[in-house]
Amino acid sequence: MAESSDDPLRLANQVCFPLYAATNLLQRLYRPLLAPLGLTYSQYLVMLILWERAPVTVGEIGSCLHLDNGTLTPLLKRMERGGFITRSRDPRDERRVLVAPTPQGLELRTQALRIPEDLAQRIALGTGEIDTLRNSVVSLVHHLADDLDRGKEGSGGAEAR
Amino acid sequence: MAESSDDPLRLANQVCFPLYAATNLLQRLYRPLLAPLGLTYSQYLVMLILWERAPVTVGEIGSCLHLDNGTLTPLLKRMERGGFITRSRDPRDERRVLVAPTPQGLELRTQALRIPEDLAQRIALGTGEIDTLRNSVVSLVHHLADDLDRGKEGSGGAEAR
DNA sequence: AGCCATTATATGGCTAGCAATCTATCTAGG
DNA sequence: CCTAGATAGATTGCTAGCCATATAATGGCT
Repeated sequence: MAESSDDPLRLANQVCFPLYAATNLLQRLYRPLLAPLGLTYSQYLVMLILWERAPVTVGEIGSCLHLDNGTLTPLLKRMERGGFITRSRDPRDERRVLVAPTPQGLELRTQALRIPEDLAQRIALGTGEIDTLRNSVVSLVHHLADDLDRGKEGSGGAEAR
Repeated sequence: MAESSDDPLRLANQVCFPLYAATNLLQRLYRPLLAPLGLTYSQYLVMLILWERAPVTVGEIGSCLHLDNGTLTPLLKRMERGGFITRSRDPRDERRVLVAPTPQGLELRTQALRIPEDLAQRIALGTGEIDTLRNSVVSLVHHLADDLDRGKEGSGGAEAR
């Protein structure tokens, strides 16, 4: 089996698979913590943005979270139905939709404060490890986002091979 | 804003969000590489298992990939329709379904060999960095999987291999 | 043999995610 | 003005992912 430890198609040698698995598992872990608030994980991410600054446009949310607006439009509609946010056309530019938290959405923040603690306990990694991990993944995200943006824009783009 | 850099609800301080974003971006990156083979990313992961060993049961795939069988059943049916795999009841135990690659599914492996290389270029991290990253995420996955299993069983259910 | 708890997979109903396409609005150039 | 291109969101159609539940087969116990 000299080959199997180098085999690039071996599941155990994949880099992306652990990221994929961790993300699925994390969402499962978040689910019961967020259910009492009535939010899913993606909706929680949207609230994190709105608690920092509002109103924001759909496009701004999309570029913060690296999500497509085919994903966001229905997601935001569900959040509006749930009474967490309002959506309204920007009077300055009717193409834009401004998203802002409702009073109920703002209050949720207090309940949300315990979530990062609860989670940190279950992740059970040391703070240093977590920081290292976050840093490497953040830099990966930047690489990937740049790469994908380049691919999208590049009419005259370098096609690298 | 002395507070904002400690604020546990600040998007930039989240650990899980970068994992989530990286996973979405990676799937977008994989999509055009896998499309010529007719596979999605999850289907590719299933093929990685089947190229290593076959036949396997649905449950074994689920515990390798940390996926639920409510996810796998329809996914495997699509792969069967696509001609990549066969699904058949185990004659020894009719509850089980054995999954194995078709000849076409086996041949795909040759084309798949270039995918990890293509990807490595675009991820553009040094090998050392990648190893570090993989190791931390793998250990995170173990923590999370154990944690979730413990919550599910409640009493002593020995499992795993 | 017959029943019961367990195990393996399947189904239904929901949310999410993406690519491709469409619609409405805005901005420039004439 | 008015039309051409660009921009912001919405829509469509697909795959994937989860939970809760249902069905079917197995094994043990009496």
